[in-house]
Amino acid sequence: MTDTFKQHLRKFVDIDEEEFAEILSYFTVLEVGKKENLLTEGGMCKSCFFVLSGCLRMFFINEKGVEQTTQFAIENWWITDNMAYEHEQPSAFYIQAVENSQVMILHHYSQEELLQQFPKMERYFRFIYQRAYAASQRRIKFLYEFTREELYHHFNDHYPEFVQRTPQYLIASYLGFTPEYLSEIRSRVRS
Amino acid sequence: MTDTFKQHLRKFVDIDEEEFAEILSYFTVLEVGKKENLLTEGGMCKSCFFVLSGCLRMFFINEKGVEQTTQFAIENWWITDNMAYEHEQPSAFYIQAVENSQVMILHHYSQEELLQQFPKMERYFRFIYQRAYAASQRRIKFLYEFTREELYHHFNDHYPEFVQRTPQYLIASYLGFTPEYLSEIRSRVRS
DNA sequence: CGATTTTTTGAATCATATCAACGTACGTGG
DNA sequence: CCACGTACGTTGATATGATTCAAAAAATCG
Repeated sequence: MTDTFKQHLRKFVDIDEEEFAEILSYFTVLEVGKKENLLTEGGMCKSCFFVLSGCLRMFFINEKGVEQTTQFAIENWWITDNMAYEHEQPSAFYIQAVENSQVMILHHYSQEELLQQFPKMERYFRFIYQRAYAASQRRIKFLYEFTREELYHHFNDHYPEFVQRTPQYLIASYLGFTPEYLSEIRSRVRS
Repeated sequence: MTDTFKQHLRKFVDIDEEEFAEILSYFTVLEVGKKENLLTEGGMCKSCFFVLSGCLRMFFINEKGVEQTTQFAIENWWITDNMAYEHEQPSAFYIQAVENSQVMILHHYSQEELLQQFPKMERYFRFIYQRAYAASQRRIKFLYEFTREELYHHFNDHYPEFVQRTPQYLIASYLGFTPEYLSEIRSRVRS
């Protein structure tokens, strides 16, 4: 199952079998069940998570006690609270499995060693963060550009399978509005 | 004036004088006047910009013809449309000087050469993007967590000098609401 | 099948936008 | 260095997108 990761890595850097085996040794593989937490708000954030299969989400609980989802991570995506990870501080978020998932865990100190041993991985992570940042910039643009309803249509058009397989209240949470309002939007489309 | 950049670089990687001189040769230094554009929506995005002094902003023009600012960059920050830069595609944004500014320009092909010659710089940019991504994640959290009014107070509390020296309509644009509403918020504070 | 979770509906309310008009400040040319 | 014009900021009335709350309907799970 770590083959997923090998394919993915090789899109960015040249890695032979031997190297890959060594690189793998810096990671831990973990199965997480639906609704299980990998990280809790206030807990120390000492790892990043790479999704081999399934789906994770990141959320926080706002002052009204409502869960606000800020990110999903599906196959081939990394997820963590990077601010907390970088400074080894308590996290501002929860990370939870949306479905039963397989995850690779990279501890902060393992990452440091990995980067020392394999300068290639420095390059790999540079790509990853650059890409993640680029996606984030565009996402912020959408948040400013679109009404909530437009956000929904946009998301639905770009990730129809994902919208299919994920409960609506999570989609609403990710898009930053209430499930009731999503229901209203959908009823407008139907009629 | 490129000393600013040297100090900054040295926070992340060890660079001696000789190396720094060589690294510098990959960059171009440019003075931009207030309101001058460094990048235009639809134009090819072939460079990143590092701010030595002054202030830049990134914005797009929404369907109503209103400028929406999505980012500011002050001293020691990089700014570009990373999605467009990575894929050498037309930009979705404008980048404009808010004040007279000094900027270092790194062309995409120069960056590639630079990274080949100086693996250290791979590490440097990995840090930069990681940090930028982390900041972006937190920003998205704030966008979900706070009302527009709270966003203003938060921004005002964290960057009071910046709010002082920047026209209100740009602050409003960055926070995603109208100048009229900002006026209303301020009048509430006053009373 | 019943119990729990998720989605839908509708009415009242709130945060923020819009538009228009007026006041203020500021920079540029004389 | 002043005056004028344009850009910026404020105010108030009205409109709109989205939330809240309560309750019913539908879907899912053990």
